[in-house]
Amino acid sequence: MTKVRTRFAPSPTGFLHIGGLRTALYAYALAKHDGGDFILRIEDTDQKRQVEGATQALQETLKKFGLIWDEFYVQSERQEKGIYKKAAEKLVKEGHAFYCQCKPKNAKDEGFSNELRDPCRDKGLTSGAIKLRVPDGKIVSYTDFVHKKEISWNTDTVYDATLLKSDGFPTYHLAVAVDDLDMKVTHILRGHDWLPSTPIHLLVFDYIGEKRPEIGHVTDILSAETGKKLSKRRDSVFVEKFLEQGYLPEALLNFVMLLGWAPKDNRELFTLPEFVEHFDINGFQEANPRFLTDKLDWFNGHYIRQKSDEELLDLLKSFIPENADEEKLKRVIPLIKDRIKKLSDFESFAGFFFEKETVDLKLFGKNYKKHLEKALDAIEKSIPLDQVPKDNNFKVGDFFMDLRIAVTGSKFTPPINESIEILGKEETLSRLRRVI
RNA sequence: GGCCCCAUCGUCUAGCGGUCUAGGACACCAGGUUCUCAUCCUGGUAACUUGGGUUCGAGUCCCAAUGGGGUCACCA
Repeated sequence: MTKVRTRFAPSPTGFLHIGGLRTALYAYALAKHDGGDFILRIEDTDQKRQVEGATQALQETLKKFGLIWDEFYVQSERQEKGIYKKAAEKLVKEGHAFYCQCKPKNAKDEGFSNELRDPCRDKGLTSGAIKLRVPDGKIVSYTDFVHKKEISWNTDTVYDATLLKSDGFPTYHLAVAVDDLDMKVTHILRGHDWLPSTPIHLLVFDYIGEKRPEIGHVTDILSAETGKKLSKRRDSVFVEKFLEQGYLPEALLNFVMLLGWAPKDNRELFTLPEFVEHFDINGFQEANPRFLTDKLDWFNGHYIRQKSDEELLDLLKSFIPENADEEKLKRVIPLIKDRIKKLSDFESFAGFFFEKETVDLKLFGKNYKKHLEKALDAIEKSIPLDQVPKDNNFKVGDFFMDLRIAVTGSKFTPPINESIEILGKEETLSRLRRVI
């Protein structure tokens, strides 16, 4: 039994897509579950789409999730060695490809034709781009390990795809086959959007190597709003953005994991090592899921509550005022831990500890002045608040609510007694006096 | 339009011919704990797209229709 080797092969065009994170996670687990290798390969063969620093950012993000690769490759570096060109030329020599000097087609162009067979295929040219000579009337098929079934095409529906561009760079179709063979990848796991071009890859694999890798296509993630594939323009899809909002990597990972995969026992909570341990290749989902973040919020709250106060203090660093007193923070954290769903919620629940919030008088009940005076008096004399004198229509709940509003400016806050204790007597008194 | 994939509660899903009057989780609703909000605990509403087969028996197998998605570049 050969060792399982998988790869994640993004193109460095920007931030990490949420679907990319999921594909990387599955590829990682697929390899690691069997003690295999996980490869990171940067697919930067389109020079026009390069984004400065994207590769490094991608690596940083992957590391935050614990998706550590065993090997690292960059296609443009491999291209410089001429390996793709050599492969393409070999295909021409063997009659499986041909040179073409047509003007590149573009689906958006005027007069675009869907002609499958290229006019240059029998011209015998000796330079230009190199295209695949797709055979007529053949059936190509493979067994998809996500769908667990054979999928096939008649080559009469497959077009003569470009393998090597006129700038000498390979297209994805060539590079993927050359690299996966070279790197001895055993399982290709990629998005469902690649399924339609699979027959091209199947042909190339068969022409340049003896044995092709297993291939599986994970579902596309659909937008909750539109029901269509997630769009970078409309939907929030970038992992880095979620991190900025205060989602924890373990929550994001756990959420995304269950969008396209499920265990037999329907367990929901998995850390990365647990997922690797329980991973089962038969657990892949075949129907496209919708990206609703309700459950992500729940996971995030769960993982926040799993953290120790010390860990939370550290995580909260980028969500709190710069000059915040650390001792005070340490006392506040246990009070908000059960209340926040995202780290960024800290501000709305605990902001009042660090600055005086303005108070909207409309929030108060009708007896608020009386309530606040009682509170003021009790605090000045250091009498516990639940022992304030209660006259006729005194309602404990109303009393505490008015006090809460006066001190915090909000109706939804941590317990008021503890909060006052942290704020201190003087600060609390001054907050009460300003609204009486 | 051609080609391809898919179809169980609002959402993520379990189910791989009888144990399904279909289970879990999130969300939602109700109740309990409680000075608010939350956490936590109880309970509840809610789904097999339709039509044909196969079979003693179908959510589970087959076919079709319908619906949804993807893709048709010298982009990945």
